[in-house]
Amino acid sequence: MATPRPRTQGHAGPSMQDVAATAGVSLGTVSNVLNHPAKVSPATTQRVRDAIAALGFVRNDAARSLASGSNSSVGMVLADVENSLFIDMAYGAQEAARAEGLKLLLANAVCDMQFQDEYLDLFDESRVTGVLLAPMQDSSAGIARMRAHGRQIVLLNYAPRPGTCCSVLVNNENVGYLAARHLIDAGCTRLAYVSAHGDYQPVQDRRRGVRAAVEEAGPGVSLEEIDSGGLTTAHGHGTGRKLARRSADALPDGLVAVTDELAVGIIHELHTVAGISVPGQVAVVGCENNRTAGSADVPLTVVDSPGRLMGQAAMRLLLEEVSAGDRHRHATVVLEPELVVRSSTPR
Amino acid sequence: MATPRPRTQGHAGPSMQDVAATAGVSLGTVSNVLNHPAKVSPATTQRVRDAIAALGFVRNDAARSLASGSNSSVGMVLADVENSLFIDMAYGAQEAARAEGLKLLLANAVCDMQFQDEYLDLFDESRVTGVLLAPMQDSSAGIARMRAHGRQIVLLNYAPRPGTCCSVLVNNENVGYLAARHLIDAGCTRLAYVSAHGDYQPVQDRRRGVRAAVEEAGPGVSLEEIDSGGLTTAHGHGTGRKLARRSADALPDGLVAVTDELAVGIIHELHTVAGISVPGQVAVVGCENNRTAGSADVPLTVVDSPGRLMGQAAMRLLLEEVSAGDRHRHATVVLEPELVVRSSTPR
DNA sequence: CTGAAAGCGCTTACAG
DNA sequence: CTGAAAGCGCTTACAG
Repeated sequence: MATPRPRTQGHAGPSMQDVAATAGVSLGTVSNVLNHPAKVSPATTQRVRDAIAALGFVRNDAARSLASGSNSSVGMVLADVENSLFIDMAYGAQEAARAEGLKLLLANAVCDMQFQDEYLDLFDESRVTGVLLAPMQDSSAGIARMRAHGRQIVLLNYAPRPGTCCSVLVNNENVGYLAARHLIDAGCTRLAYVSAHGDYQPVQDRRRGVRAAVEEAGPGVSLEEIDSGGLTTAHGHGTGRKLARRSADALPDGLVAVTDELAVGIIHELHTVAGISVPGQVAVVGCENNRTAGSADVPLTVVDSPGRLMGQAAMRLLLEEVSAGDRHRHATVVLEPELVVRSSTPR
Repeated sequence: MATPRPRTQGHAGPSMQDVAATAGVSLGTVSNVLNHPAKVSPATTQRVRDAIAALGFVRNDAARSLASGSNSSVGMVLADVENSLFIDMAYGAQEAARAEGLKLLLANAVCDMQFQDEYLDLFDESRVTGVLLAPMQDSSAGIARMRAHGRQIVLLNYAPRPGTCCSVLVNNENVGYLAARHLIDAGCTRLAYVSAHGDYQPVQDRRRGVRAAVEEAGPGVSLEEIDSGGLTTAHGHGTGRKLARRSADALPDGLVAVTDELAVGIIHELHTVAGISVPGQVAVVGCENNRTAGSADVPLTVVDSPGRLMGQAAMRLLLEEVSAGDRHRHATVVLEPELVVRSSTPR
């Protein structure tokens, strides 16, 4: 119980060896107290715990994972921490990780592929239990790199090349379909789909769904596709201003914006600036349910993706893959979106 | 250049030993190629690089930091990833970290002290170069634990107990002052400060600033303090509804909301639901400049905190502390906020 | 239930 | 510029 003098050498803290000496037991016993408590007698356990407390001992995780060959963290690389869907996914993943005693480490790629690759490599070198990746662009190269190193990786919100890895997706075609369908049901006949080019998959998927709903509705309903030049609120403002200049009969009466930011920007210009009533003259649906969507100029009707469930599902797939080893078969989980009606569409 | 058969044993990848064997050099030389390239001849370097590529060798970071005693990551624990100020801080910290060749690992405590403590411990056990903590409550215990273990920690957006550690703060008193002062300058005479109890420091600091501005203005200006029971949009809605029931002359004409969410909720109820014009009848200022603030029912006038600069400053303080060793003296960096006028206040 | 020993995969002096 | 050796701090059989 005597407090031994702390190691003076640098700021290397006390080691398990020091704990063992203080407690008067062997190194292995200290390790057992920490990792296999059932193997140690209560009395010994207590002596060791006291020594740990007295010394302020902190396990060295590097030594631990080096010796054990395992690691209690999962790394998650997010293309964009500002997107609330991504935050929800991180939250769900964290819940599922904790349920297994694992920690979730986050890295923000700030929409930059170089950052994304660097963080993938960092997690790779850290020998994390596995990696979750929610990208905004094709990331086949990075995925292949991880897998070539034997590291498990699960993709979120972006379909991998078939058979490359596990993934959790939203049925984005249905996102587009539900959005357009809702407008059509509300009586809109001149729809527009506002989106931009680029390789962000959801854009294309949602477009297909929008088209499907319009075709299904028959000749009474038309579809215009508008290129906003980008996916942000600023691009929405630009698009909104252009639309506001049109004559009333050239204006779409129902608008599906591929991102909520686009929708919010458009509504601001149309409704607040130009006085074109939303949803009176133009109804607008967003495709994401961002945090901002509910508190916009006109609270936005959206098609919601279940981010938290996606995160949970991804973590479960990852852990299954890790434990299955060679028996593993890649799986894709597709979750369904849901319409959330607010004020930017009739009713 | 011959591709040797990959190790079949488990999924332990090739080691530096394997690389050395393939390249026909010794282990130390491989290490030098990786860590001290100048010490190795170009020809040898190339042979080693080829071997690394051929084998798909990935450094084992655990072994690396165990052997070297250092670690190239900084851990950052955020109380709430959904708060855009915190995201900005993370962004700034990441920039500053990269400038020094360090990676920033993020952990989201989801406003839960238990999570926060667990992640602090995780980073502690990982022997990260240092820790950045942006808490929402008093975290003295966790800070003391880190420091007792010799781990450097810098606090963001929350003042530590004096002399406990370095910190980067916003002058939150000035946040309150600027907000109130702006309202007074705009002609408001019946101010209210909407906030809630709890130990989130900015709430108290901003209150002091609001009071100071009102006192400075003299007897013509009054201040009411309203307890919203919490800091979220929902609490704002509740508060807004209560205010809307008041007679017109009992209504404050200028409102400082301690969080943007509160402000947005209040404005929604007042302006959009009850038809009480903002800023016509009631002017509203938020204290944070969240992402949502600009795209609210009425774009919100706010006092902005320089999150990115705060993150950069914190990372610099941390790295200074790490390199200074015993010569280090704790420092507090206080950055000044700035008024951003939008539509929720006159002009 | 306890202890002595080997080994995880690197880095770092140190000698050549 | 290169190579052999020690050691970082643990975990894990293995023998007692």
